[in-house]
Amino acid sequence: MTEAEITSSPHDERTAELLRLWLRLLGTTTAIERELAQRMRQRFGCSLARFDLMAQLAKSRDGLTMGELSRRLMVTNGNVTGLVRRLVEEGLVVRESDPDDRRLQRVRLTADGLALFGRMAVVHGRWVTELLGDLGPEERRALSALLARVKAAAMQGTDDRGTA
Amino acid sequence: MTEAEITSSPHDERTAELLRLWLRLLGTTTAIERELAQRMRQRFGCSLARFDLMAQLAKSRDGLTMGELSRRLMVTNGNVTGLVRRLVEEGLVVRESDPDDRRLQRVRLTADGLALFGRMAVVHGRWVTELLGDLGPEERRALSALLARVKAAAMQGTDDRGTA
DNA sequence: GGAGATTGCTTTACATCTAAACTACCTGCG
DNA sequence: CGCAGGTAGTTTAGATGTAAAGCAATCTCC
Repeated sequence: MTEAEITSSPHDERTAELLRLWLRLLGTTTAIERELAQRMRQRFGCSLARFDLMAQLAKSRDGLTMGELSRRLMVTNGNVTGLVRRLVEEGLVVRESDPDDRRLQRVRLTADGLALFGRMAVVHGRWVTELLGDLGPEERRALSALLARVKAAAMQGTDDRGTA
Repeated sequence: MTEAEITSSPHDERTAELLRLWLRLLGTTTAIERELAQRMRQRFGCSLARFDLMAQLAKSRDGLTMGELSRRLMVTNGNVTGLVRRLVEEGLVVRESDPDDRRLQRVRLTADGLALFGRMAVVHGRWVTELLGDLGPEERRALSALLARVKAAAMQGTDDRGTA
Protein backbone atom coordinates (compact mmCIF):
# COMPACT_ATOMS: atom_id res chain seq x y z
CA MET A 1 0.00 0.00 0.00
CA THR A 2 1.35 3.40 -0.86
CA GLU A 3 0.60 6.59 1.01
CA ALA A 4 0.52 10.21 0.06
CA GLU A 5 -1.70 11.77 -2.48
CA ILE A 6 -3.17 15.03 -3.43
CA THR A 7 -4.00 18.17 -1.65
CA SER A 8 -4.15 20.18 -4.83
CA SER A 9 -7.38 21.10 -6.57
CA PRO A 10 -9.46 20.95 -3.37
CA HIS A 11 -12.39 22.14 -5.39
CA ASP A 12 -14.55 22.37 -2.34
CA GLU A 13 -13.75 22.08 1.30
CA ARG A 14 -15.68 18.90 1.85
CA THR A 15 -13.72 17.03 -0.79
CA ALA A 16 -10.47 18.21 0.75
CA GLU A 17 -11.56 17.09 4.18
CA LEU A 18 -12.62 13.66 2.95
CA LEU A 19 -9.33 13.33 1.11
CA ARG A 20 -7.44 14.05 4.32
CA LEU A 21 -9.58 11.52 6.13
CA TRP A 22 -8.85 8.90 3.49
CA LEU A 23 -5.12 9.59 3.64
CA ARG A 24 -5.20 9.26 7.40
CA LEU A 25 -7.06 5.96 7.20
CA LEU A 26 -4.64 4.67 4.61
CA GLY A 27 -1.57 5.90 6.44
CA THR A 28 -2.61 4.47 9.77
CA THR A 29 -3.41 1.06 8.34
CA THR A 30 -0.27 0.96 6.22
CA ALA A 31 1.95 1.90 9.14
CA ILE A 32 0.59 -0.90 11.30
CA GLU A 33 0.68 -3.42 8.49
CA ARG A 34 4.28 -2.63 7.66
CA GLU A 35 5.26 -2.92 11.28
CA LEU A 36 3.57 -6.31 11.57
CA ALA A 37 5.08 -7.49 8.29
CA GLN A 38 8.54 -6.44 9.39
CA ARG A 39 8.30 -8.17 12.74
CA MET A 40 6.83 -11.31 11.22
CA ARG A 41 9.61 -11.41 8.70
CA GLN A 42 12.40 -10.85 11.20
CA ARG A 43 11.06 -13.18 13.85
CA PHE A 44 9.69 -16.01 11.71
CA GLY A 45 10.94 -15.40 8.18
CA CYS A 46 7.29 -15.41 7.13
CA SER A 47 5.34 -12.85 5.09
CA LEU A 48 1.84 -11.69 6.02
CA ALA A 49 0.57 -13.32 2.83
CA ARG A 50 1.83 -16.71 4.01
CA PHE A 51 0.57 -16.10 7.53
CA ASP A 52 -2.89 -15.15 6.29
CA LEU A 53 -3.08 -18.20 4.09
CA MET A 54 -2.02 -20.50 6.93
CA ALA A 55 -4.55 -18.81 9.19
CA GLN A 56 -7.35 -19.74 6.81
CA LEU A 57 -6.15 -23.33 6.70
CA ALA A 58 -5.86 -23.44 10.49
CA LYS A 59 -9.54 -22.55 10.73
CA SER A 60 -10.53 -25.38 8.39
CA ARG A 61 -8.78 -28.48 9.54
CA ASP A 62 -10.13 -30.58 6.68
CA GLY A 63 -8.56 -28.30 4.10
CA LEU A 64 -9.68 -25.74 1.57
CA THR A 65 -9.69 -25.65 -2.20
CA MET A 66 -7.60 -23.15 -4.10
CA GLY A 67 -10.70 -21.21 -5.07
CA GLU A 68 -11.97 -21.09 -1.53
CA LEU A 69 -8.59 -19.77 -0.41
CA SER A 70 -8.56 -17.09 -3.07
CA ARG A 71 -12.06 -15.95 -2.09
CA ARG A 72 -11.25 -15.79 1.61
CA LEU A 73 -7.95 -14.03 1.09
CA MET A 74 -9.52 -11.77 -1.54
CA VAL A 75 -6.71 -12.30 -4.01
CA THR A 76 -6.64 -13.78 -7.50
CA ASN A 77 -6.44 -17.49 -8.21
CA GLY A 78 -3.05 -17.14 -9.79
CA ASN A 79 -1.70 -15.52 -6.66
CA VAL A 80 -2.86 -18.47 -4.54
CA THR A 81 -1.25 -20.92 -6.95
CA GLY A 82 2.14 -19.36 -6.33
CA LEU A 83 1.74 -18.93 -2.59
CA VAL A 84 0.68 -22.55 -2.12
CA ARG A 85 3.49 -23.81 -4.34
CA ARG A 86 6.09 -22.08 -2.18
CA LEU A 87 4.47 -23.27 1.05
CA VAL A 88 4.46 -26.83 -0.28
CA GLU A 89 8.16 -26.51 -1.10
CA GLU A 90 8.75 -25.44 2.48
CA GLY A 91 6.78 -28.38 3.82
CA LEU A 92 4.19 -26.23 5.57
CA VAL A 93 1.15 -27.31 3.55
CA VAL A 94 0.18 -30.22 1.33
CA ARG A 95 -2.12 -30.29 -1.67
CA GLU A 96 -3.93 -33.21 -3.21
CA SER A 97 -6.56 -33.36 -5.88
CA ASP A 98 -10.07 -34.27 -4.86
CA PRO A 99 -10.95 -37.76 -6.12
CA ASP A 100 -14.60 -36.81 -6.68
CA ASP A 101 -13.82 -33.74 -8.79
CA ARG A 102 -10.42 -33.71 -10.28
CA ARG A 103 -10.54 -29.99 -10.90
CA LEU A 104 -10.36 -29.36 -7.17
CA GLN A 105 -7.08 -29.04 -5.31
CA ARG A 106 -7.51 -29.53 -1.60
CA VAL A 107 -4.90 -27.80 0.55
CA ARG A 108 -4.12 -28.59 4.20
CA LEU A 109 -1.56 -27.59 6.79
CA THR A 110 1.10 -30.15 7.63
CA ALA A 111 1.99 -30.83 11.26
CA ASP A 112 4.97 -28.52 10.80
CA GLY A 113 2.75 -25.87 9.28
CA LEU A 114 0.25 -26.07 12.09
CA ALA A 115 2.99 -25.89 14.71
CA LEU A 116 4.59 -22.86 13.07
CA PHE A 117 1.25 -21.15 12.65
CA GLY A 118 0.44 -21.70 16.31
CA ARG A 119 3.64 -20.04 17.41
CA MET A 120 3.16 -17.17 14.99
CA ALA A 121 -0.46 -16.59 15.94
CA VAL A 122 0.36 -16.14 19.61
CA VAL A 123 3.05 -13.58 18.93
CA HIS A 124 1.01 -11.86 16.24
CA GLY A 125 -1.83 -11.44 18.72
CA ARG A 126 0.55 -9.89 21.21
CA TRP A 127 1.85 -7.46 18.60
CA VAL A 128 -1.63 -6.36 17.62
CA THR A 129 -2.45 -5.88 21.28
CA GLU A 130 0.68 -3.83 21.69
CA LEU A 131 0.01 -1.67 18.63
CA LEU A 132 -3.69 -1.05 19.26
CA GLY A 133 -3.83 -1.58 22.99
CA ASP A 134 -3.69 2.06 23.96
CA LEU A 135 -7.29 2.49 22.92
CA GLY A 136 -9.79 2.29 25.71
CA PRO A 137 -12.89 0.06 25.49
CA GLU A 138 -15.01 3.03 24.52
CA GLU A 139 -12.68 4.08 21.74
CA ARG A 140 -12.42 0.54 20.43
CA ARG A 141 -16.18 0.27 20.19
CA ALA A 142 -16.51 3.66 18.51
CA LEU A 143 -13.76 2.96 15.98
CA SER A 144 -15.17 -0.44 15.15
CA ALA A 145 -18.62 1.01 14.54
CA LEU A 146 -17.29 3.83 12.38
CA LEU A 147 -15.23 1.46 10.28
CA ALA A 148 -18.26 -0.72 9.74
CA ARG A 149 -20.16 2.35 8.56
CA VAL A 150 -17.37 3.33 6.20
CA LYS A 151 -17.06 -0.11 4.69
CA ALA A 152 -20.79 -0.51 4.24
CA ALA A 153 -21.05 2.91 2.63
CA ALA A 154 -18.06 2.31 0.37
CA MET A 155 -19.47 -1.01 -0.73
CA GLN A 156 -22.64 0.54 -2.05
CA GLY A 157 -22.30 1.22 -5.74
CA THR A 158 -19.59 -1.45 -5.90
CA ASP A 159 -20.27 -4.95 -7.19
CA ASP A 160 -17.33 -6.27 -5.25
CA ARG A 161 -19.16 -8.42 -2.80
CA GLY A 162 -16.20 -8.36 -0.40
CA THR A 163 -16.25 -10.64 2.63
CA ALA A 164 -18.24 -7.77 4.17
CA MET B 1 -2.62 -5.61 1.29
CA THR B 2 -4.07 -8.96 2.21
CA GLU B 3 -6.95 -9.53 4.54
CA ALA B 4 -7.99 -12.35 6.80
CA GLU B 5 -6.10 -13.68 9.72
CA ILE B 6 -6.62 -15.55 12.89
CA THR B 7 -9.39 -16.07 15.28
CA SER B 8 -7.78 -19.08 16.86
CA SER B 9 -5.91 -18.99 20.15
CA PRO B 10 -7.79 -15.95 21.48
CA HIS B 11 -5.92 -16.40 24.72
CA ASP B 12 -7.88 -13.65 26.34
CA GLU B 13 -10.94 -11.76 25.25
CA ARG B 14 -9.18 -8.44 24.90
CA THR B 15 -6.67 -9.82 22.42
CA ALA B 16 -9.48 -11.34 20.38
CA GLU B 17 -11.36 -8.05 20.32
CA LEU B 18 -8.30 -6.09 19.26
CA LEU B 19 -7.62 -8.65 16.56
CA ARG B 20 -11.12 -8.18 15.20
CA LEU B 21 -10.68 -4.44 15.30
CA TRP B 22 -7.42 -4.72 13.38
CA LEU B 23 -8.99 -6.97 10.77
CA ARG B 24 -11.82 -4.53 10.34
CA LEU B 25 -9.44 -1.62 9.95
CA LEU B 26 -7.39 -3.57 7.43
CA GLY B 27 -10.40 -4.84 5.52
CA THR B 28 -12.05 -1.46 5.26
CA THR B 29 -8.92 0.26 4.02
CA THR B 30 -8.09 -2.52 1.60
CA ALA B 31 -11.57 -2.53 0.12
CA ILE B 32 -11.48 1.18 -0.57
CA GLU B 33 -7.95 1.08 -1.91
CA ARG B 34 -8.74 -1.75 -4.29
CA GLU B 35 -11.80 0.06 -5.55
CA LEU B 36 -9.79 3.22 -6.18
CA ALA B 37 -6.99 1.26 -7.85
CA GLN B 38 -9.43 -0.54 -10.11
CA ARG B 39 -11.17 2.65 -11.17
CA MET B 40 -7.90 4.48 -11.70
CA ARG B 41 -6.63 1.64 -13.82
CA GLN B 42 -9.77 1.34 -15.94
CA ARG B 43 -10.30 5.04 -16.42
CA PHE B 44 -6.73 6.27 -16.80
CA GLY B 45 -4.57 3.17 -17.18
CA CYS B 46 -2.63 4.42 -14.16
CA SER B 47 -1.73 2.62 -10.93
CA LEU B 48 -2.06 4.22 -7.51
CA ALA B 49 1.73 4.05 -7.19
CA ARG B 50 2.16 6.21 -10.27
CA PHE B 51 -0.63 8.53 -9.16
CA ASP B 52 0.90 8.97 -5.71
CA LEU B 53 4.30 9.71 -7.18
CA MET B 54 2.88 12.25 -9.60
CA ALA B 55 0.93 13.82 -6.74
CA GLN B 56 4.14 14.44 -4.85
CA LEU B 57 5.73 16.02 -7.89
CA ALA B 58 2.64 18.16 -8.49
CA LYS B 59 3.06 19.63 -5.03
CA SER B 60 6.70 20.54 -5.70
CA ARG B 61 6.85 22.28 -9.01
CA ASP B 62 10.63 22.59 -8.92
CA GLY B 63 11.07 18.84 -8.65
CA LEU B 64 12.13 16.32 -6.05
CA THR B 65 15.12 14.07 -5.68
CA MET B 66 14.76 10.30 -5.77
CA GLY B 67 15.46 10.10 -2.06
CA GLU B 68 12.90 12.75 -1.24
CA LEU B 69 10.35 10.85 -3.29
CA SER B 70 11.10 7.58 -1.55
CA ARG B 71 10.76 9.23 1.87
CA ARG B 72 7.46 10.88 1.01
CA LEU B 73 6.01 7.78 -0.58
CA MET B 74 7.43 5.63 2.20
CA VAL B 75 8.88 3.08 -0.16
CA THR B 76 12.44 1.94 -0.81
CA ASN B 77 14.84 3.77 -3.10
CA GLY B 78 14.93 0.85 -5.50
CA ASN B 79 11.20 0.99 -5.90
CA VAL B 80 11.33 4.67 -6.84
CA THR B 81 14.06 3.99 -9.38
CA GLY B 82 11.76 1.63 -11.26
CA LEU B 83 8.65 3.77 -10.98
CA VAL B 84 10.46 6.84 -12.26
CA ARG B 85 12.06 4.91 -15.10
CA ARG B 86 8.66 3.77 -16.35
CA LEU B 87 7.14 7.23 -16.00
CA VAL B 88 10.05 8.69 -17.95
CA GLU B 89 9.47 6.12 -20.70
CA GLU B 90 5.85 7.25 -20.85
CA GLY B 91 6.87 10.89 -21.06
CA LEU B 92 5.10 11.90 -17.85
CA VAL B 93 8.19 12.94 -15.87
CA VAL B 94 11.76 13.95 -16.62
CA ARG B 95 14.88 13.42 -14.55
CA GLU B 96 18.17 15.28 -14.67
CA SER B 97 21.15 15.15 -12.39
CA ASP B 98 21.81 18.11 -10.15
CA PRO B 99 24.87 20.02 -11.33
CA ASP B 100 25.83 20.98 -7.76
CA ASP B 101 25.74 17.44 -6.41
CA ARG B 102 26.01 14.83 -9.05
CA ARG B 103 24.64 12.15 -6.79
CA LEU B 104 21.22 13.81 -6.88
CA GLN B 105 18.62 13.01 -9.50
CA ARG B 106 16.00 15.73 -9.74
CA VAL B 107 12.62 14.57 -11.03
CA ARG B 108 9.86 16.81 -12.41
CA LEU B 109 6.50 16.38 -14.11
CA THR B 110 6.36 17.14 -17.82
CA ALA B 111 3.54 19.24 -19.20
CA ASP B 112 1.82 16.00 -20.23
CA GLY B 113 2.34 14.57 -16.77
CA LEU B 114 0.91 17.62 -15.10
CA ALA B 115 -2.10 17.65 -17.40
CA LEU B 116 -2.80 13.98 -16.80
CA PHE B 117 -2.37 14.36 -13.07
CA GLY B 118 -4.79 17.27 -13.02
CA ARG B 119 -7.48 15.23 -14.71
CA MET B 120 -6.87 12.25 -12.46
CA ALA B 121 -6.85 14.30 -9.27
CA VAL B 122 -10.29 15.74 -9.95
CA VAL B 123 -11.84 12.35 -10.57
CA HIS B 124 -9.95 10.75 -7.71
CA GLY B 125 -11.34 13.39 -5.37
CA ARG B 126 -14.85 12.65 -6.57
CA TRP B 127 -14.36 8.94 -6.01
CA VAL B 128 -13.12 9.44 -2.48
CA THR B 129 -16.07 11.71 -1.82
CA GLU B 130 -18.38 9.05 -3.18
CA LEU B 131 -16.81 6.26 -1.14
CA LEU B 132 -16.56 8.13 2.18
CA GLY B 133 -19.25 10.71 1.70
CA ASP B 134 -21.94 8.93 3.63
CA LEU B 135 -20.27 9.90 6.87
CA GLY B 136 -21.69 12.95 8.55
CA PRO B 137 -19.46 15.79 9.76
CA GLU B 138 -19.58 14.46 13.28
CA GLU B 139 -18.55 10.97 12.24
CA ARG B 140 -15.75 12.29 10.06
CA ARG B 141 -14.32 14.24 12.94
CA ALA B 142 -14.61 11.30 15.33
CA LEU B 143 -13.03 8.85 12.89
CA SER B 144 -10.19 11.22 12.10
CA ALA B 145 -9.43 11.72 15.78
CA LEU B 146 -9.53 7.99 16.54
CA LEU B 147 -7.21 7.20 13.65
CA ALA B 148 -4.76 9.82 14.86
CA ARG B 149 -4.84 8.17 18.28
CA VAL B 150 -4.26 4.74 16.78
CA LYS B 151 -1.36 5.86 14.65
CA ALA B 152 0.30 7.75 17.45
CA ALA B 153 -0.09 4.79 19.80
CA ALA B 154 1.18 2.32 17.23
CA MET B 155 4.18 4.48 16.49
CA GLN B 156 5.38 4.37 20.06
CA GLY B 157 7.91 1.61 20.48
CA THR B 158 8.62 1.78 16.77
CA ASP B 159 11.63 3.55 15.34
CA ASP B 160 9.88 3.99 12.04
CA ARG B 161 9.48 7.72 12.13
CA GLY B 162 6.70 7.56 9.53
CA THR B 163 5.42 10.79 8.01
CA ALA B 164 3.37 10.94 11.22
C1' DG C 1 45.50 16.67 0.37
C1' DG C 2 43.64 12.40 1.22
C1' DA C 3 41.79 8.13 3.81
C1' DG C 4 37.59 6.66 5.44
C1' DA C 5 32.83 7.29 6.36
C1' DT C 6 28.47 8.78 4.58
C1' DT C 7 25.03 9.74 1.21
C1' DG C 8 22.26 9.03 -3.05
C1' DC C 9 21.02 6.06 -6.19
C1' DT C 10 21.01 1.71 -8.91
C1' DT C 11 21.15 -3.15 -9.39
C1' DT C 12 19.97 -7.80 -8.25
C1' DA C 13 17.26 -11.42 -6.59
C1' DC C 14 13.11 -12.48 -5.17
C1' DA C 15 8.07 -12.32 -3.24
C1' DT C 16 3.59 -10.83 -4.10
C1' DC C 17 0.02 -9.26 -6.78
C1' DT C 18 -3.03 -8.48 -11.03
C1' DA C 19 -5.28 -9.38 -15.51
C1' DA C 20 -5.87 -12.18 -19.22
C1' DA C 21 -5.25 -16.25 -21.77
C1' DC C 22 -5.19 -21.06 -21.45
C1' DT C 23 -6.13 -26.09 -19.92
C1' DA C 24 -8.71 -29.62 -17.86
C1' DC C 25 -12.74 -31.19 -15.99
C1' DC C 26 -17.60 -31.49 -15.05
C1' DT C 27 -22.64 -30.89 -16.09
C1' DG C 28 -26.76 -30.54 -18.59
C1' DC C 29 -29.33 -30.95 -22.56
C1' DG C 30 -30.51 -32.44 -27.14
C1' DC D 1 -23.74 -40.37 -26.53
C1' DG D 2 -21.61 -35.90 -27.36
C1' DC D 3 -20.88 -31.29 -27.28
C1' DA D 4 -21.73 -26.45 -25.32
C1' DG D 5 -20.94 -23.92 -21.54
C1' DG D 6 -19.50 -23.21 -16.96
C1' DT D 7 -16.05 -24.02 -13.19
C1' DA D 8 -11.32 -24.75 -11.11
C1' DG D 9 -6.65 -23.96 -11.58
C1' DT D 10 -2.47 -22.79 -13.92
C1' DT D 11 0.34 -20.03 -16.76
C1' DT D 12 2.18 -15.79 -18.58
C1' DA D 13 3.57 -11.11 -18.72
C1' DG D 14 4.32 -7.41 -16.21
C1' DA D 15 3.90 -3.99 -12.21
C1' DT D 16 5.04 -3.10 -7.55
C1' DG D 17 7.43 -3.93 -3.49
C1' DT D 18 11.45 -5.43 -0.35
C1' DA D 19 16.28 -6.27 1.23
C1' DA D 20 20.87 -6.34 0.41
C1' DA D 21 24.89 -5.52 -2.23
C1' DG D 22 27.30 -2.34 -5.06
C1' DC D 23 28.95 2.14 -7.04
C1' DA D 24 29.98 6.82 -7.34
C1' DA D 25 30.09 11.35 -5.46
C1' DT D 26 30.57 14.04 -1.43
C1' DC D 27 31.89 15.09 3.18
C1' DT D 28 34.82 14.88 7.47
C1' DC D 29 38.59 15.28 9.79
C1' DC D 30 43.36 14.89 10.40
